[in-house]
Parts: sequence; structure tokens; C-alpha cells
Amino acid sequence: MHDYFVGQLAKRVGINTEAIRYYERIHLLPRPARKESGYRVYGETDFKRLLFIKRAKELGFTLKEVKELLDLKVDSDAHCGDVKQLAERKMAIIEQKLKDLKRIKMVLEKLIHQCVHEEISSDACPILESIELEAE
Amino acid sequence: MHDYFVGQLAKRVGINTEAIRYYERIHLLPRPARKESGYRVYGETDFKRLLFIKRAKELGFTLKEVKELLDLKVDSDAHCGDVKQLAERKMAIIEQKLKDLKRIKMVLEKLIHQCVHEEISSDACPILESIELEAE
DNA sequence: ATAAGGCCTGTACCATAGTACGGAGTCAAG
DNA sequence: CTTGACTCCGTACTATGGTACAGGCCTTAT
Repeated sequence: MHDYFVGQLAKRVGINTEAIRYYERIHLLPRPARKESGYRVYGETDFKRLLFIKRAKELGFTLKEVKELLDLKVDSDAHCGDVKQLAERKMAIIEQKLKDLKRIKMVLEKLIHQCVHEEISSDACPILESIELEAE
Repeated sequence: MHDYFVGQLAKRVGINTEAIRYYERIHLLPRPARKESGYRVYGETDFKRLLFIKRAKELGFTLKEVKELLDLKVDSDAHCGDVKQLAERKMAIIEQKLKDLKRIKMVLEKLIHQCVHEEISSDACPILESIELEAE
């Protein structure tokens, strides 16, 4: 029903075919089924997986980290404790990212607002205010 | 008061000295003042700027994008409209990132919760649910 | 059935973001 | 006033994440 060759899949995800083959090479994508001709055949799960990879990459995760996220699951083989620990570590990272993003967002909002109201501010760099200086 | 040589600055930010010199080479950091000896002397602003660079990089921005963010400011030279447009483009990107991060976070929370309650789920990949499939 | 376009493999190459020297001068604690 | 750690500069090398062929075989629309 939902079967693609590599090019169609690439197009739908918005990456290029070579990248898909590269992800297969580094075992980030499972080897797909093949037609008799040798053509790779992909399904919906592959599409979702690739989309996740693309988004996670945009969030600053390396391909290695993306793989770790994708491998996170509680099943009969995995020890719950291990999964939980890894998930919690990832969670901490994600929370830091959320905090930083929100702060940058706030500063951008302020900046856009300034523009709308034609207020000319100093020429200091406003975005520097977006980071939180941890106590020393 | 708050003057550092490159090594101290690097340590405080949590990157290495070579990276700082690299950022200077590509004009991401301004050339610092020098002692008579030639040693670079940095201040608090440099520290904040570097910390911002580090965080923004972790959020998936390239160094080029980081520079654009840092250069965003409304001053007498910049046309408000241009700044506003760029800020709005960055904003859209940030909002997408926020959405994706929140979804991944929710799935991780669910996963951790499952672990706590010793519920063994299927061996499907749960994190795939974290992406939003846009309508076709 | 034929031609345009897609796919196969392998290898080589690329951009980004640093790291790693090496040889010489500098700083600062004892 | 020495000694160990730090800094200077330039150049070369590295890792990650792909891109780009080349030469040859599929697919599919006409």
C-alpha cells in the first residue's frame, strides 16, 4: 500500500537519496527489503524513522545520539533500569535545550516588538541577554 | 576586574582554547585586546558571547546561524524591517524546534513512567510516536 | 520496444567545526 | 631567577555527515 523506492521516500522526507543510503551504511536505518531487481523497498515505518532523524538532527543531536533515542524501548530483552537511566539522561539534556530555546525566543520577541514600535535601542547585542549565567 | 587569558576563558566556558582562536579566525568572536606580550585579554562580554555560542550550537544552529543571531540588533544603521524579517524567520525555526523537543520530551516521560511501573510494552519503537506527520 | 529517468555499487571527494602539532616567547610561584 | 605552565602563530590533520561521480542495470510511459 505504502511502498516507496528510495527516491520517493527521500523526496517525501525532504532529504536526498544518498543520505538514506548513508544512514543504512551506518546502521541508523535498517536494511530494507529489496525487489528482485535489487531496488530498496520502504514502508511507513521507514518514513517515520527518517523524519524523526531529520528533526532530531535539527535539534542538535548527533546521529549517534539519534540512534540511542531510537533504540530506547522497554522490551523483554532490555533491563528497565538501564532504559530508564538513559531516558533520564536524555531528558535532562532536552530540558536544558528547552530552557535555552525559550530564552532565545523571548529575546527575539522583544526585538520584533521593538521593531514594530520603531524604538531605536542601543547597539549592544541584545541576544546575549538570552543566556543564563550560572552562579559561580 | 574580570580579565582572562584565553585558557581561563576556555575553561570557564567549557570549550577549549583552540576553539576560541578558531572562532576569532572566522570572525564569530571579535579580536580581543592584547597585552604587550601579545596575549589575548578577554572580558565578561566575551564570556557571555562564547557561552551563547556554545548553547546555540547545542540547539542545532550552525556557526553561521549563531553569528546571524548575535548580529541581530536594532541600531541606527540597521533597517528595522530587515532586522524584523530575519528575527521572524529565526523565530519560526525556534518554534518548530520547541514543538519537536516537547514531543520528544513527552514520549521520554511516558517511557520513564512505564519503567517505574514495570510495564513491559511491545518492542515497537516508542519514540517514533514523537514526530508529527504533517498532512499530505 | 525504446528512451528518459530512477536505481544499483563502490569509491572519492566535500564542508563544517574543530584538534594537534612545533618551536619560541611569557608569566608567576617558590 | 628558575622552572613549569601558559601563550603565540601557522599549518596540517581529524571527525562527522554527508555529496558526487561512473558505469551499468531497472521501470514505466508512450
